[in-house]
Amino acid sequence: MNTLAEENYLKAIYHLTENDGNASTNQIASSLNTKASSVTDMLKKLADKALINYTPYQGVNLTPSGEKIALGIIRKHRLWEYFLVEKLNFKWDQVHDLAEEMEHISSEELIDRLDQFMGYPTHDPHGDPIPDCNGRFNTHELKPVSAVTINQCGVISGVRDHSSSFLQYLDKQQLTIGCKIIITDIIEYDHSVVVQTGNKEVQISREVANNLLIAL
Amino acid sequence: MNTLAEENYLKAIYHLTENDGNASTNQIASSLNTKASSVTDMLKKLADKALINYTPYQGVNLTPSGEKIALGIIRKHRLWEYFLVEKLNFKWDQVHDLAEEMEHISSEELIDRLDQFMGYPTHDPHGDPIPDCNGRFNTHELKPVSAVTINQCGVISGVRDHSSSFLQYLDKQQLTIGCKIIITDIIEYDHSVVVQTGNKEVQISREVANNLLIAL
DNA sequence: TTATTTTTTTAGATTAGTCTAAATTTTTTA
DNA sequence: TAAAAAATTTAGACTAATCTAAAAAAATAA
Ligand SMILES: [Mn+2]
Ligand SMILES: [Mn+2]
Ligand SMILES: [Mn+2]
Ligand SMILES: [Mn+2]
Repeated sequence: MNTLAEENYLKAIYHLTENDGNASTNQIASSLNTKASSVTDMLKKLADKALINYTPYQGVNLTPSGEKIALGIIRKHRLWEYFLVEKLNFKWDQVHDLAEEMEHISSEELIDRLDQFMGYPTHDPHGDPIPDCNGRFNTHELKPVSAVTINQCGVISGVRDHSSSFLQYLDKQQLTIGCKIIITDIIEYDHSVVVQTGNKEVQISREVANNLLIAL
Repeated sequence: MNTLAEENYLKAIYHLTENDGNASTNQIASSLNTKASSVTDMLKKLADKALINYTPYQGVNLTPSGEKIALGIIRKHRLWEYFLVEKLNFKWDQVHDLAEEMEHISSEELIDRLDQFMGYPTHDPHGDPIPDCNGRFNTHELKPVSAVTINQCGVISGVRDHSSSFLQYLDKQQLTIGCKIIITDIIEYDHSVVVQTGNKEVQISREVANNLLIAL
């Protein structure tokens, strides 16, 4: 078994390398609110356990066994978030910190039964895909609203910023997962985007548009 | 907030002092599978935090704030056990170790919502009372089967041994929480007890009778 | 009531995870 | 390509929680 700290490092490295190649010491430090020197120590330990590929000064990435552990933790995180929202009626902006704790409950059997209890959901309350018990999930193509042209329509399907202030703002604008929207205008001056949702039109800043993902 | 180790010590002290007065260093050590010297260190720390009353060489008991924390952990332990059995279909002999981990999830709001979700259960799968959100619970009088006279009847309502081997044995004999039983005979030679449950008669040893609690 | 046994505490180490400050390596800039 | 800046690692220290071995106190027995 791995310690709580090790699990958090593996998850952070997974997210930092999801798209590109290697995670740097400083990136890991800032994503875990810790210091670079602490990260270096832990990288050595994880490399000794063959969970990461580590070349000093060159950053790291996960080995297959490191990735397997990371995906297991992400699976637990997202399933607990789903549980908190769907069964315990939490709001989508309240569940992340709780799930950060719950994702470290170790039992595989528990999480598989929870998965079954909830009917094998495929996405968490923020639209992120939930890995199945083998670590597999389908990653459909999402685009930020900021990258879409006028008159296109789509369904809100994810967010890039998981902070509660962003999620609460989206709630207020009625821009939540599953909403169908149409991009009706793009303001040239500041790249604000005007979107129609339901019978309402709202204008969102470039920054918001950048963090709001839709399926076309 | 308190560390995981502190919470486990407080819970252990609570259980050791539930009936009598003080818990000794050695009792705590053996109930936590640790060494007496480690316990002494922790007792000093808990006394500094005013969670226990500690006089060197005299054992300890909980202060009101220590007891409040202990009851909060016991509430969480028993609610999670209930959840695991009632919602995720675990057996009553499989849930204790999982709950030992889950009882340390810190959120009060989470546990109160879980309580509501399950309909405010009053007892866990082993018959132990679940403290409410104020730490209160009603403790009805239970008697071990070994202390009951012939021809008395009662309802199985608790166990003194929570080990899975004992719980599995009870399952096999169909002696589970809620079963109505009648004591039909007591063997004088070894104090075995013959009980009738449903239409079946089973004989249980003195040791089993001692660990099986009924409400008369 | 003195000697023996048991219990508890103290002393000194160890491990995981973290930190600051200093040294080293890599990258960028001039 | 040499100097400056940025990133990373090393050195040394700290805390929480644990351990073993030794010392001290309390309980028990002779
Ligand atoms: Mn989350
Ligand atoms: Mn999420
Ligand atoms: Mn239990
Ligand atoms: Mn129980």
